[in-house]
Amino acid sequence: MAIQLYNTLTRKKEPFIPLEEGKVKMYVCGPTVYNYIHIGNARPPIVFDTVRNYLTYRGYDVHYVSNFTDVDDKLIRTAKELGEEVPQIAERFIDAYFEDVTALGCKRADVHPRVTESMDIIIEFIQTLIDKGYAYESEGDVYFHTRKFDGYGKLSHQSIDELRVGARIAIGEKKQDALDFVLWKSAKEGEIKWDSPWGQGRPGWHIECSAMAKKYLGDTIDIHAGGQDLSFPHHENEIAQSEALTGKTFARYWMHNGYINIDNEKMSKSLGNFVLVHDIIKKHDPQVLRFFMLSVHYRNPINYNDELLENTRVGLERIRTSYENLKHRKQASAELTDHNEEWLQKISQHHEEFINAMDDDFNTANAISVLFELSKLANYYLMEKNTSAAVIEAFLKEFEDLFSVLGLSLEKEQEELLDEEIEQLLEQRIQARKDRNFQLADDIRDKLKEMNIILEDTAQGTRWKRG
RNA sequence: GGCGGCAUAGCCAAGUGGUAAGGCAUGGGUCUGCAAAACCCUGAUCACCGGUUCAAAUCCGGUUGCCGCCUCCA
Repeated sequence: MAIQLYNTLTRKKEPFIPLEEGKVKMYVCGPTVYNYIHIGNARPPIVFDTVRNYLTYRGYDVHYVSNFTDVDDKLIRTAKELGEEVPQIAERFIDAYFEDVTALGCKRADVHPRVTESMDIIIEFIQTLIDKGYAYESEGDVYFHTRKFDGYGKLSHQSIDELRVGARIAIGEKKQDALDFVLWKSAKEGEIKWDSPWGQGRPGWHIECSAMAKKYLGDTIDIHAGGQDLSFPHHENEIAQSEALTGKTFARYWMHNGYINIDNEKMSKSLGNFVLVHDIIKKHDPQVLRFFMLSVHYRNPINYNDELLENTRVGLERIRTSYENLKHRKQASAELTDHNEEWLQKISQHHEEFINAMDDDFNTANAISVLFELSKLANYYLMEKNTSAAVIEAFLKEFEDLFSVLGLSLEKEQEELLDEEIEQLLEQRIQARKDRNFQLADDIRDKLKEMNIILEDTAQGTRWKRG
């Protein structure tokens, strides 16, 4: 059965069938780089990186493009405030973005186009819209003539007249109609600007995605994704521009992730209630944040606070411990054949359940519950006196495969070697236990604990880990 | 005013017609020299009212509460 995917356009789950067999063209709206990203901004990269991983895992050749908005009003304002130039600010926060999302386990897109490097195609795009009668120039600005495009409102399911009633749409004097939106903005005194047939200025916000998606992925793409708040007006406008230009369907499937809330309210830069990824990952394992995001279905809101993150940490720890325990037992395992089939069968059942969960609109919450169940199964197996290397191996591989689909790491970032002092204490303690000098053994254990080394005595010997 | 989402155990969270996955926390137990890890046991009739159905958390209608988009925003 095909992967089912919820399409905002139709408001239904649909079987995912890409335009070209085996290939997926995917565009994810990227950040405006005028600040560090907050954890709400981090949701699309994480969610859609996971979608990409999964599609790849299922055999698709995925072409993934995600842009940077590196010039706009907010960047200009920030530059002015800081007394810097726009490109400087953009550069800095693009670097910071990569640093943050990489820590969160997101791989690079195939292309990360930037507005400032796409001026030629943007201008050409706008010019063609003018030529076709879908856009008009007005005192150095260019506007899209919204009413000329028939399908306007099909993504947000609003009729054009209802939108018009919306009290908050301002009528600019330069616009012919309140619903028209800007494609090109003329530069004010001292602002960063580019030459164009309509004078010096810069692109409006929506046009960049249309132009860049077309350039890197073609007229029709399979999946277009972003945060829920982009569906109107941003994505609606993209559809209008692109389809007016090409006469073809712009994107076949639209995916929108839900928000991150703080105290039940949307996290946003303008509300000021945001938590920066940059700060969070200083205090918490970034993998925990990713696990946290994926433990909720991507279309549902997530409420964020430290306590929830801590609970998540403990849960992730459980799976990792299970994985560590398997690795630890590997050497002590024999080439058994008894019951192997039975266990291998159970493992593959879990594998199927994971696939089923992900096939159902990327239900990572259910997929993760399968990981917990696999973990329980593994722990149960480890209770056996004699374990089979083949079964252990199968468990390990399963964990590794499924974790990598979710973009999660099974290893904690750490921590290689012990220093000599600790090494010695460990050996002393092993001897003490042999001598049944438990008082000394316990003292050493306490001492190591103070040094953040936690010991576990198992049937296969003593192990340590950092706390 | 238009469009949409949500309401499931102490907390987080799946499930969308056949009598409620999973995680965290709590309490009890097993294992262990003692711990740790692990395992077992422990909890909800799904906001409220009405309807459809042999059967509803799940469909329909209504009520209440919360949130979002319609304005820069992931």
